Amino acid sequence: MSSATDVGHHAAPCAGAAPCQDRPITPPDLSPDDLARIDSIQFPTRTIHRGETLYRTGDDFRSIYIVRVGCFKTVITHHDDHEQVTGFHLPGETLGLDGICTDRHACEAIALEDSSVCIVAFDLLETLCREVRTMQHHVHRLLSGEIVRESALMVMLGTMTAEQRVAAFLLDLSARLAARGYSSVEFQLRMTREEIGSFLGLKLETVSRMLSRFQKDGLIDTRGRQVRILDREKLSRV
Amino acid sequence: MSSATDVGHHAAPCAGAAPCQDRPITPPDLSPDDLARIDSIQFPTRTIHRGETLYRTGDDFRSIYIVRVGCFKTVITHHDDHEQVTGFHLPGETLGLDGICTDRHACEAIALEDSSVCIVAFDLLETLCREVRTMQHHVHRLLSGEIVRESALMVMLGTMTAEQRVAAFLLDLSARLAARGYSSVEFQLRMTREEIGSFLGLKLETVSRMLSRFQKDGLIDTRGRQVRILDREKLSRV
DNA sequence: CGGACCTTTGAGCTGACTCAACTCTGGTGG
DNA sequence: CCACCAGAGTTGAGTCAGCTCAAAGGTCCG
Repeated sequence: MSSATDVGHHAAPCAGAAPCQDRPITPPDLSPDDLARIDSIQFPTRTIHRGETLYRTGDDFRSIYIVRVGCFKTVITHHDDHEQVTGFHLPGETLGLDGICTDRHACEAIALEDSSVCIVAFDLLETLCREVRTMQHHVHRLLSGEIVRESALMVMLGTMTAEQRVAAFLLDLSARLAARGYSSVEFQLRMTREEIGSFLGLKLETVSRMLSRFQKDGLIDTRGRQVRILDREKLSRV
Repeated sequence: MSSATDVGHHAAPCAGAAPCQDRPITPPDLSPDDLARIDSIQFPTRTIHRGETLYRTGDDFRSIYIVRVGCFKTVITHHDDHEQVTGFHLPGETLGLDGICTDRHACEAIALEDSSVCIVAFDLLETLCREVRTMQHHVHRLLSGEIVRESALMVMLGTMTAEQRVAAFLLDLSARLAARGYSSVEFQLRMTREEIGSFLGLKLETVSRMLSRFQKDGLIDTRGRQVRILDREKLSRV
């Protein structure tokens, strides 16, 4: 298992963690033949430094990306200046699915720390999906999963209080880190309070106040961007 | 073109309107061979009366549905009782994509008026997508389009005032009706103020107040659920 | 060690909510 | 044909969660 320090930097997935390095989008339960077929493909990678963008709104859509290392935010720009964060993307997660429908990216993806992605050319992926049924279904699940996740977010934005949103945000992050082999208890936020607020439909001061409240009530321990979850039970019942 | 009365009841799409009846999910630009292949399939239909459900949360996922006639809402049930509307679905639009990722439906679809859907068995669709490349891409676009639409909704819920949300809701509905060959100027809301509010993250009183305000300011003309858009320009600049 | 950026905390304000009363509409039955 | 009723919609008055504005720490990095 990773040490707390490593985990905080998203640098060391557990041994045996989910696909990432060389098999970015391999579905589970693949037949040996199909596995060989997919393993034979070399997916290129790309490094994006903190603050740099992976793609911008309106860019031609050619490929989707799997985060290997690091962390991204996706942002929609409104009326020229005002921008809203629509998601955060951790290692193992997918970026760029929004581009399929119009052949142009509908948002901008920005690295929150020095990061690396695996590039999956979309026409190659479509070919693969026509040849390998398991792969096809895997991609359909991926897309559908994104839809379900966004529906859940809409419910959050539509019904929850500021306190509930921040709690839900921490728990969601924790669960996603756990799914990728990182610690679900202690981690480092890679985003600012303002970015969290933008994502949750809150102002940065409100996010800060809620974190302070959780701290005071003994639900979490925070020091800047370092977060330790002390009472998951209470946090989920906020 | 349809008369205003017909339009109000969603009963008469224009001649030449988007696919609906016998070719529920036919992509554009299909080769004659592929068109013949897809045309040979008989998709079953199903009638759902007002207030009845097409599928419920947790139901086995077998197929997706294309609305032929009528109107649906999709609802997520939270903590047993509290429920939130996650979307409205007009003729020609798709229902059930949320079920792919877990093989179970993640929400409930309820008819807002007597309606009819076309049933597309998902394994058949996947087979078709493996055989017909154009169809495959069409389905990918469909899924991606849903993701983009939901992102836009998240931005709305995260940043807009009550007034802006209601205005955006009316304009969105208008545009979608237009896309299916109905009037974009005058139409009948099939949902209650409460359902609109649930969808927009507002209370029914607030929705009602905003509609009254638009009426007073001469942006729209409403009489119960009948809506006529008088000043689209101003409405979009609210 | 200086400066830019991020974070915390306080004080007052306001848009949307809550609660409540009243009206309108469509359907039902006497 | 009208009376009635239940569900839907409108409108008003008061409240409060989250926003705005402001000022004081913290932290990171050159």
